[in-house]
Amino acid sequence: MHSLDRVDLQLLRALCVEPRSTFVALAQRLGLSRNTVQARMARLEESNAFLAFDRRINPIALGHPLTAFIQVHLQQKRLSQIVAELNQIPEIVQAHGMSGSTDLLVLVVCTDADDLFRIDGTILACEGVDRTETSLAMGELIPYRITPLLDRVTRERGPANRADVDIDDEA
Amino acid sequence: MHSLDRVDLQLLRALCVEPRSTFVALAQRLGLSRNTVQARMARLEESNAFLAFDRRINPIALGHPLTAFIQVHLQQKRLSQIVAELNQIPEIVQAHGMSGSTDLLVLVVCTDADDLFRIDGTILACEGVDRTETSLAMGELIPYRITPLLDRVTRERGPANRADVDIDDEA
DNA sequence: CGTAACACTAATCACTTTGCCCTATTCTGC
DNA sequence: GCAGAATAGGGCAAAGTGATTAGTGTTACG
Repeated sequence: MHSLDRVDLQLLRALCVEPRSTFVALAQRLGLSRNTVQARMARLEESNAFLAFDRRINPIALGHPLTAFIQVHLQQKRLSQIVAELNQIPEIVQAHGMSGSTDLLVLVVCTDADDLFRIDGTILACEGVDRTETSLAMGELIPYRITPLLDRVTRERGPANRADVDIDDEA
Repeated sequence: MHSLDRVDLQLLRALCVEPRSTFVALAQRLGLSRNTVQARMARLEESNAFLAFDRRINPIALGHPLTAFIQVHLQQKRLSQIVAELNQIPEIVQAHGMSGSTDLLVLVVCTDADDLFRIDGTILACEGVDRTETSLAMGELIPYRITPLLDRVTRERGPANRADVDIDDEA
C-alpha cells in the first residue's frame, strides 16, 4: 500500500540505535519536524514495517536458554493439521515451511536437554510426522541484526526517494 | 543478576499485546502503581530481558521478501575467520553455530532468487567453506511468537514469585 | 501553464506522560 | 522480630503527545 523512502529507512535505523526514542528525539536526530516524524511513523506501522513485539523478548529471561532447530519430515497432505498441532506447543517459537527435503523447520527454545528431548517427542507424536532431525544451536555467532542491510538499502536507494517494493503483503 | 517473577512475566505479556503502552497504561492494566511498573521495566531492560530492536523490522519492508536458511559446512579451525567474513554480508541477518553435521546455520533475506544465488556464492567464496545447502523458506507457518511460552511459564510459576534462572549471561 | 495532490515546516493548544522526589506500608528471607 | 527490598501513593516540573491549522515547496497530469 506504500513504499519506503530514504527518510523511512533512516527512521528505522535510528530506532535500532535507540528504540525508546521519542518522536521529538527522532525529529532532532534526523533534522525533521516532529510532525513529519509522527506522520511517517504512523505510516510505517500502517504498512507493517514492524513485526510483533514478541521478537524482542529474550527467551533466556524466560528460563529457556537452549535453542534448537528441528527439521521435520512429514506426510505433506497432513501438513495443515500438523501445523495446527505444533501450534499448541508453546516451546515452538517459529516454524517455516521449507523447500527441499525437509518439509518443516521448527525453532524451539527449551530449559535444558531433557526438555528438548521431551519437546521432540511431542512433535514426533503428531499423526503424520515421519521423523525429525534435531540440531542444537551452540551459539548465536551472528546475533540477529538488520542494520547492515538497512544501510545497504539506504545506500542503494541513494538520493532517490522511492522504494520499489510494496510491503503490505505480509510474510 | 536478577530473576523474573510473575509480575515481570505479566508485564512482558502486556507489552506483546500492546507494544506502545505507556507506563501509566501498563500500571492500570496490571493494577499496579506507575512507580512499580517503571521500576520493573528498568530492571527488565537492565537484565537483558529485551533483545535488539532490529528484530522488529520487517525485511519485506526493506524489499527483501525471500528468506532462506543456508547450512554451511566448513573447516572448523577457520570458523572464527569465516564468521568475521560472513559478518560483512548484510543479507545475513543471523547465524548459529550448530551441533551435528552442519557447522553453521545462516539466516539470509534476499530480494529474489538471483539475489539468493549471489549471496550463496559469496558465502561459498569464503576461504575454508567446504559447501553449503540452501533451503528456501516457503512460508512462516508459525510466525515468531513468545506469548504461549510466556503463558506457560507464568502458569508454572503459579502464585510463587521468583524465577529460577539468571538471565544476565546473554545468548 | 494551472492545479491538484502530497509532503514538509512551524506554531499553537489542551492534555498526558515522564522522571524524579518523598514517605509510609507491606513483603521477604534470615 | 529485624533488615532490606518492593510497593503504593502522592506530588511536581519538565517533556512529550495528539490534533489542528496555515503556509511552502514539489511533483504529476492534463
